[in-house]
Amino acid sequence: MIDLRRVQVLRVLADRGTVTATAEALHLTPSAVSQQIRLLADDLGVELLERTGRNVRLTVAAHALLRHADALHEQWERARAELAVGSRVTGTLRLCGVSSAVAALMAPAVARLRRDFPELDVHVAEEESEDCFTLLLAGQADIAVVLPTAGTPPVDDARFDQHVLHEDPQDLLVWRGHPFAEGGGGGGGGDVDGVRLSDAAAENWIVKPRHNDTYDLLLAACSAAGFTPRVTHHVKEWFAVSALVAEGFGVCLLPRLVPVPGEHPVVRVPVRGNPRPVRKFLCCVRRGSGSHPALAEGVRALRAAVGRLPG
Amino acid sequence: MIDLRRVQVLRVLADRGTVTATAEALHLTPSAVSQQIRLLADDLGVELLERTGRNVRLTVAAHALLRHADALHEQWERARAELAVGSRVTGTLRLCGVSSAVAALMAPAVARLRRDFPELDVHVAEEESEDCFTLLLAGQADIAVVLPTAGTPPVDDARFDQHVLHEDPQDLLVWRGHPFAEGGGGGGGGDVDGVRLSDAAAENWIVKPRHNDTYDLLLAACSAAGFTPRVTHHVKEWFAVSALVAEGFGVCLLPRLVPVPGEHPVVRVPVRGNPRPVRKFLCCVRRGSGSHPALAEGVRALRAAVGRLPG
DNA sequence: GGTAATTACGCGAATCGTAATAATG
DNA sequence: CATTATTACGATTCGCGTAATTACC
Repeated sequence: MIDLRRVQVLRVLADRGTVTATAEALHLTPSAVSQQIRLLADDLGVELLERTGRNVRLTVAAHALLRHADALHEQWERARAELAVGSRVTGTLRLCGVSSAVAALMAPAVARLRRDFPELDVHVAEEESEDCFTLLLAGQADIAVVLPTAGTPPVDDARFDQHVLHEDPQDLLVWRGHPFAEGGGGGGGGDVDGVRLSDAAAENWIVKPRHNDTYDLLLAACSAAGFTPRVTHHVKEWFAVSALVAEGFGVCLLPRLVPVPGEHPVVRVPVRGNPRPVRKFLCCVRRGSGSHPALAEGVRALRAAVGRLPG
Repeated sequence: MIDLRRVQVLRVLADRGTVTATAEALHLTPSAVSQQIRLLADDLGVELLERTGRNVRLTVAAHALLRHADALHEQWERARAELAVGSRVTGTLRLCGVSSAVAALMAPAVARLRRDFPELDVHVAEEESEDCFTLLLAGQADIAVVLPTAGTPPVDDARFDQHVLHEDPQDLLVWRGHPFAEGGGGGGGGDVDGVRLSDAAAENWIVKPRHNDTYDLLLAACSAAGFTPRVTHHVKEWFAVSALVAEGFGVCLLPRLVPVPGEHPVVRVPVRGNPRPVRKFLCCVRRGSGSHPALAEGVRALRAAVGRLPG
């Protein structure tokens, strides 16, 4: 009869690309995934996969099926949400997000949720943005707070609802004693209202490695400001970045949400200019699920956490 | 995760009204039905059934779920149909219908289908109109040819697509020698163009028992013609009806699709007037499934059978 | 040789049926 | 007392995992 569980496997397969990765995402073995897809294909009487090299590729029939699957899942989510409206907020709510979102937004949001809805048990997982969408798709997470990248779905993807949760401005992090750090009516270029990025064109830059959203953000911002930064150090962890800045090896762009250890003699200097370098946190749910009470309260708590941010 | 099989059980339960009847329709035991509904309710976190006497009644939440279920199933049927378009007509096609539809329409239609599409194996089942819809709903039949009654769903029911396949006129069946049987320019009320029903107001009527579509049809037609028929005999089978007519015990309204044994000395006289008494055969499928190649060919074959009817 | 996908087969869990229980008309 | 629904428990089926096979890079 009607069995959407198998369609769900195909859906994740379309997201991940390989049977092995799909099995991983669904906590299954490649064998199970292969069998489910085969049974679905037999049931529908069409081929869904064709081998290409040692991988598989979805047929046009599979893609046609997926278009319908998106609509079906949306409808299903709406049904679930509508049924739950009015009843008490209970059950399980699973959040996932990138590290800075977990630390700065989810932690306080979850604290609030646990206080306001003791019957709701909330789970949090830190994952990369791309993986967050896979978790949503696989039904293993309900709300994701991510940063849009080339690997994340477009805003109008039929599988998700995405909206901007927070715009996180980037500060210029300099060592204590740096000209920019002398705020107020001081001499150099420093200013309480911030410095222009172009004023820092001559600095040495410390960055997180490539394929990191802040790396791309720096390049884009500097490009808009009319220069290419001289990148001298690549470091993975923010506390290591700020340590290097403290020692005067260079400056960096630091998201305001990211805290710096108190013992590091560094100064945050706001960046002004147009466009100001910001990274936008997106709040994402499976399309249609947003009106579910538990999810709605989760999103509300995240918004409240944004509202209670300092500054 | 997503499991529409349980929703399907609820759907049939809504159609049949009791757990026992649902189990019957799905070829299950009441135990299985009860358990599936319970699991579904637990999964959704809402009550779906409440006991009323020794039966059950669907809650408002259950009805809300069913509204979505109708849309989900339509979408699913559309997906299945779209995927099958273009590929060869194969698989299984299950027809059901009332007896006269089976005899006069389905038999020739199936013959044609078996000739044109040898890969398609076609099954036929004779069922009452109400049961035909249950078969469609339960996924145990694909096309139904029925007569609309008080117990069948309204035309705009979201679960089905219904359209008029054939209008079956009713003839007046009289014994040989009856005044109406003297066609041409004869004496009484007889006429090649038929007689008015009101001309037969004084006759004795033989009918199939109450709760039969032809019984209701007769009463409605006579009411429109301005009289109430004097019903003298109730008989179940048409051949027995015509036998009584042949013996001169009375007349009857006989659907043109129903054949009479050749040895019975009776005459069919067309009925004219406005509105002419006709019964309308409906061709019904699950909503959204109509564009599936096998179903489309089935419907086409039925239409062809209608076109090849005598007269 | 390492990786990806698909089989073949044995095991475990989900689901169904039987039987007993409760409640209604 | 017959009918309807639910629960408990044993049985069957379906689906997953392990392992072997094939194909590809």
